[in-house]
Amino acid sequence: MKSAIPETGVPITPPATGNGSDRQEASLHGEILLRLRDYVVEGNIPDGARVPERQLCEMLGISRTPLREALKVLAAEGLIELLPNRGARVRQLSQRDLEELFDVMAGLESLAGRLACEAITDEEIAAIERLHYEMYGHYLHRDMHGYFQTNQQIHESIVAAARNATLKTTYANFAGRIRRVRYSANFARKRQRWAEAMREHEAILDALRRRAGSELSDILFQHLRNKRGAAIEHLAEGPDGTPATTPQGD
Amino acid sequence: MKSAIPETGVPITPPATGNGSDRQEASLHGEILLRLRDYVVEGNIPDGARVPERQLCEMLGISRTPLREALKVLAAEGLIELLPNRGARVRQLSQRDLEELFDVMAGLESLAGRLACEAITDEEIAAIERLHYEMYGHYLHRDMHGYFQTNQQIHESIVAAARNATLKTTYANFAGRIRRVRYSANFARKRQRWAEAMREHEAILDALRRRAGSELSDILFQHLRNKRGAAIEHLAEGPDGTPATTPQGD
DNA sequence: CCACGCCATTTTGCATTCATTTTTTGTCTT
DNA sequence: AAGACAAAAAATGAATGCAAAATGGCGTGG
Repeated sequence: MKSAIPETGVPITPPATGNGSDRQEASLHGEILLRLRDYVVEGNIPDGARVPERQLCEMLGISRTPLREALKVLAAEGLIELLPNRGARVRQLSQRDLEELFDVMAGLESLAGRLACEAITDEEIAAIERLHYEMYGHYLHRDMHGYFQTNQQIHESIVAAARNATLKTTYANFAGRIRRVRYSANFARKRQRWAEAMREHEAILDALRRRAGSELSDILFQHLRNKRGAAIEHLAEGPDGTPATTPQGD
Repeated sequence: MKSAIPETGVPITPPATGNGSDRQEASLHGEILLRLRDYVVEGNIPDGARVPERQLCEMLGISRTPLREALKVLAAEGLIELLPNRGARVRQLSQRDLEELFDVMAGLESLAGRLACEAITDEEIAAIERLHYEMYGHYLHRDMHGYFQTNQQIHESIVAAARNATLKTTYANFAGRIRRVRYSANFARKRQRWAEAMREHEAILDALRRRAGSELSDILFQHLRNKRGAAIEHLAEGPDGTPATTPQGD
C-alpha cells in the first residue's frame, strides 16, 4: 500500500489565489472542490500518483459521493485523469503538454492585452507601473520570489483590465495547471532571462500606455513564448541539474 | 428494474463536432456526460429552465449518482449553473456573456492562426483553399446552411493546424457554448455580412500562405470581432425581428 | 529459480437510502 | 376575497450498501 498523501490532514487552504473556475463555497461539494483543487495544484500529490478515494474521504471527513463529484470536475479541468475502473491519477504532463499549455496561456494573455487596451483606465495603468517598479526592485535585489509574485500580479492586472470574466476564469484554470508544475517541479525562471524579461515588460507597459492593442498582443505572446522556452528547457534538464523527469504512465 | 434507455429519450447524438473536453465513453458517467452535453448544446432545454434530475434519470435509465456527476462537470464547463439546494438550470447567457464568449473565441482563433503559421503544411493550406472555394460556391448560391458549415470547417482546420490539443479542446468547449445559443436562438449571420466575411476569409488565406503569424492573428481576431458584432446585434433585436430575448431568472 | 495462474482483498462504479431544504397546497385569519 | 401561516409533498445533498473489476499474494508447475 502506497500512500501518496501525508497523514497530516489537508491544510485549510485560504482562498489565496483563487483559481477556481467556479465558486460554489456553499455546498459541501463546492467546498471539497476548492480544497482538493488547491491541494492538487500545490503539488501535495506527486505526479502520476493515484488519488485514493478512501484515504481522501477520511482525510476530508466526508463520504465518497461529493469527493467523486469533485474528482470528475478536476478531471474536466485537466488537473487529474480518470482511468476507467482504476481510479484517479494526478495528471502527468509531458513536455509537449507543457508547451501546449504555455502557448495557450500566451494566447490568453495576448488576448487580454488586446482587450485591455480597449478599456483600461489611466489609474489601472498607473497601478501596473507601480507594480513594474516594484518588480524592478526585486530584480535588483535578486529576490526571485518577490519578483515572480509581482510579475504574476502584473499579468493578472492585465487580465483584469480586459474586463472579461470568462477570459479571467479560463486564464485562472490554465494558470493553476502550470502552477502545479511549478510547485511540484520547483522550477523558476533562470537568472539569465531576467534582464530580457524586464525589457519585455517595459515594452508591454509602453504599448499599454499607447493603447496599441495589436502591438501589445504581439509583445505579450512573444514574452510568454520566451518564458515557455526557459521553463521547458529548465524542466528538460531538471530543476537542479538532475536528468529530466520523464513522464511515466505505468 | 430499469432496463435500457427508452427510445423516446435523448436522441443518440453522433459525435458530430465532438466538443467534449474529455472522452471517457467507457464509464457510464462518461457516456451520460457526452449525451447530456449534446442534449443541452442542441438546445433541447430552454434557456434558464430547470434541469430536473429525476426526470432525466428515468429518461436516461440511470440513477441520480452518475447524472449528478455529469451535471457538476457541465456546470464547470459553463453550460449549466448549480443553485444550492435548488437544482441545476441551463445557463442563461446575457448579452455581455455572449460578447465575452465571442471575444475569447476570437482570442483562441487568433492564437490558432498564429500557431498554425508555424507548422502548417502546403497540403493543409491547399485543403483550406478548397474549403474556401466551396464556401464561395455556397455564398453564390445563397446557401446559408452550407456556407456556415464550410465556414466552420475552415476555422476548425486552422485550429487543427495549430497542432495544439489543449487549444483544440478549449476551443471546442467554447464553440459548444456558442453553438447552444445558435441552436436555441436560431440565429445566423446576416446576409449583409457575407461579402465582408468573404473578403476577410481571403485575407486569412493570404496571410496563411505567407505564414505571416502576427498578421494572421490580427486578421482572425478582427474577423471574429466582426462576427461578434453581427451576432450580438442579431440577438439583440431577436432572431426574426421579435424583441430581444431578455434573460429571465424564473 | 522463475513464470504462470488462481484466489483473497481492496477499490471502484453505481444504486439505494436517509436527512434537509425547498416548493406547493390547503387552511385560517383579517 | 386576499394574504399569511403551516403542513404536506417533492426535490436536493450527502451517506451507505452492493456488485463488478482490479490489485496483490500465494501456490503450482516448468
